[in-house]
Amino acid sequence: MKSNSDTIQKMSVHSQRGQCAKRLSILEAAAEVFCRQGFAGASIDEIASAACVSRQTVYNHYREKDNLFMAVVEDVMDRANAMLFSTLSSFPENPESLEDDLAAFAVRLSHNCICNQDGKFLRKLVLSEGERYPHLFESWRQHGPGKIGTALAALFSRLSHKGLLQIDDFDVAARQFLALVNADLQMNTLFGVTPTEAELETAARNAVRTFMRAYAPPAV
Amino acid sequence: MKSNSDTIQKMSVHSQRGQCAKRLSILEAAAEVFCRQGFAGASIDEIASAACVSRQTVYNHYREKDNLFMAVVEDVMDRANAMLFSTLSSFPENPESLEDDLAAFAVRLSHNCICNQDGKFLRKLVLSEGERYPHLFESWRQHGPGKIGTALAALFSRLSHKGLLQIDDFDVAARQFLALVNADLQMNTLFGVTPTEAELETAARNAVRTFMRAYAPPAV
DNA sequence: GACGTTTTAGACAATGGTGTCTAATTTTAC
DNA sequence: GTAAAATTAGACACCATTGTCTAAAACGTC
Repeated sequence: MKSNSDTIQKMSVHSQRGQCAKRLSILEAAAEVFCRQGFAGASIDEIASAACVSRQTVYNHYREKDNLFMAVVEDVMDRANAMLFSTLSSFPENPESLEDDLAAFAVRLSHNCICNQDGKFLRKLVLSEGERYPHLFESWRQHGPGKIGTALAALFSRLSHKGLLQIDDFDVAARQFLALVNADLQMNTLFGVTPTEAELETAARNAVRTFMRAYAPPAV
Repeated sequence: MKSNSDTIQKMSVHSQRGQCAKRLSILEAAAEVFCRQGFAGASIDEIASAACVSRQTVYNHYREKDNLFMAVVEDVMDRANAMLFSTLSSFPENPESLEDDLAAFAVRLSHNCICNQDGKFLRKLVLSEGERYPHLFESWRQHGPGKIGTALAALFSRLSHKGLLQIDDFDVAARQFLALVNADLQMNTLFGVTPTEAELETAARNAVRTFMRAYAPPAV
């Protein structure tokens, strides 16, 4: 395949590159198919051909369908969590214009965590297969959505102590911020429509305006 | 086939009572199974035994699985829409205490339309089977969630003209109201946990407080 | 080039589901 | 009570899927 090459460092690792590529290809294809068809509706054959791989290879890597499904879910959850906290770290702690910066942050949040493929996948899978695999999504709930609330709350608390906001309950404010950001997008996300960038910005601006009206300190 | 319809017309309504009961029983059982297992994961056998009916009877009433599924979805959508507009009609148009009355309304909305069995079913099914049956959910989207927005907007508009609220964009305010009501419940609904009445009330109160802070007219 | 590993296509049994058919039984209408 | 209609259990063909197995081919490494 890629016998051409640049600096090859370690043979042992190199040998795994082919395997690793296949693994990733399978994981990716499986995610797409599971997301579209659900667990029961997805067939290994479809996943294999979507991954350009023989069925047997799928079985070689992931013993059985259940196992593959769990690997896919964990993979997507890890990516989603990483993206979530990466986006969280771009929260405007020293804002120039609080309203503008919060809106931009809201756009990033929608774009990177809610409206992307992983976000769609997780909403769909948690809802449709959550009851069948309680333990699987439980850890994600605690480390993902569970933590974003407290993390955002802490960030709002800092803004509040700086006098930029006037918030009594930080946890509630954090949840409300997230809810407001989603307010205009929920119909889209529910029906699987990906909103345009312009829609994202409008939604973010509406959300932040209302949030600020509710939580801005009294004008000087 | 044809002779069947002749005789059915000839028969009085009484004979349909038994049939009708079976139909409803099947519909109910199918809703439960489809909701739990998804379309692909649900089997006619399971539905039949959940309905205490033979498999053949299911096929007699609803030719095929697809057909049964669509009937179930339409049934649930009708119920959900009826409940939605019934709840909407209890909107406080002449509130004693706007905050209290709005909160009570929010509780009714959560309780009757969002956290009940039909709400759960629709969220799950729209998300998991929406792409497979676009036309099926499209009409619901327009007549249900699509209309609740405009209806709520109209109601807020009246409150605004009475001077009880100060809203610039009624549609946005309506969506935000709904979003705020859901803010504290989203985690629960996503994971299929039914919130307690106390949680509903707290969520409603938080939502309305923020909504009022953002949209209450300046104090006299 | 030789070797071990991985991948592949295809056959395969086992399973479980759909939808049909039949013949017997129960329910309902009059 | 009788006749028509509905329901039932069971058998059935058919199909899709899972997971295993095999022998051949491709690949990477030395």
